[in-house]
Amino acid sequence: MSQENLKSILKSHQLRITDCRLDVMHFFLNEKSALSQGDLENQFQKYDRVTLYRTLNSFLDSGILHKIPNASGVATYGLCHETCSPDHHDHNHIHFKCNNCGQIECLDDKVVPHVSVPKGYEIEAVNMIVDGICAKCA
Amino acid sequence: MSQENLKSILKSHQLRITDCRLDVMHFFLNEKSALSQGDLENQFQKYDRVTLYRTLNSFLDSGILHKIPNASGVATYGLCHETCSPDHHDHNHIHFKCNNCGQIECLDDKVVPHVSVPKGYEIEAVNMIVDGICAKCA
DNA sequence: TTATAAATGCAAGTAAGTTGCATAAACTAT
DNA sequence: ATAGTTTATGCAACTTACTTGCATTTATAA
Repeated sequence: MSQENLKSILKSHQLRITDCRLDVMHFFLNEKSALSQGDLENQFQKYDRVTLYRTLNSFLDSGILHKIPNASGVATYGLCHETCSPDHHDHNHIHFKCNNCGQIECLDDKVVPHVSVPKGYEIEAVNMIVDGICAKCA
Repeated sequence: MSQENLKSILKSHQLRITDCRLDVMHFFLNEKSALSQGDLENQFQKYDRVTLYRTLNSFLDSGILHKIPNASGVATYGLCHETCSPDHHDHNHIHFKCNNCGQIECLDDKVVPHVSVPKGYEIEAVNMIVDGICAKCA
């Protein structure tokens, strides 16, 4: 994706265009897998930890990224669909975590199956995390 | 559940019977919702943080508890089914997190629907976390 | 180009998770 | 019941992730 495209994404989310934001977004688009703040710190030592932290938060708030639930205790983030907005997130895809390489992927084309909950419960969002072995490691 | 029943659960998992373990197990059985280490620290100030941490870990290792994935970054734990063993966990039920009261419940009678992954991927475990409003808060 | 608003870096703090070690308690086999 | 062995506990200390305040720098809009 061109630098101009990246800038327009930031603009469309009312975010100022800065080097850090462009680099982080570029990294997410290239990696395709979910990333943690630690991953960004390793990749971009020229930026302060706090700047990366706030970059992730601004991307979360504006709907560019979503947080992926996991049991490890380290927050990981993935790119949102274009259909997401700050108010409405649309993440009915499946997250796959490889138990071998540790990578977390968004399986965008796999839709979360319909789920039923007990009477009186209201569903606002559904997250599905599949653990196993990815195609690269199999 | 009687104190004797609690003790037999510990024994069947090759765990020594201690006050802390009995209290923690009793708390889980009563609460029914998922709990974090912090919840235990608040409830049992007479036990050290580390003791509670190790109690949770021994319960995890022996298959009494399972870890529930979530986006908050704080690990939460829920009781396993009786069909779980240290080697084999059987958690095809749904976890429900209420966005109002924050409680995480195991919906034991709701089975996770079948899911398909791309070719070459192997599934080892499936976790489903539903966010919404629980019956109490609706 | 200047004024304004926001992002950055640094320092510092909070909280969760973890390990080592001495002491205390639980279990096993007399 | 008791002595010996194994395991659990409490304390101190450490690592890592996350978070906030503030002064400075940078991006944007008038």
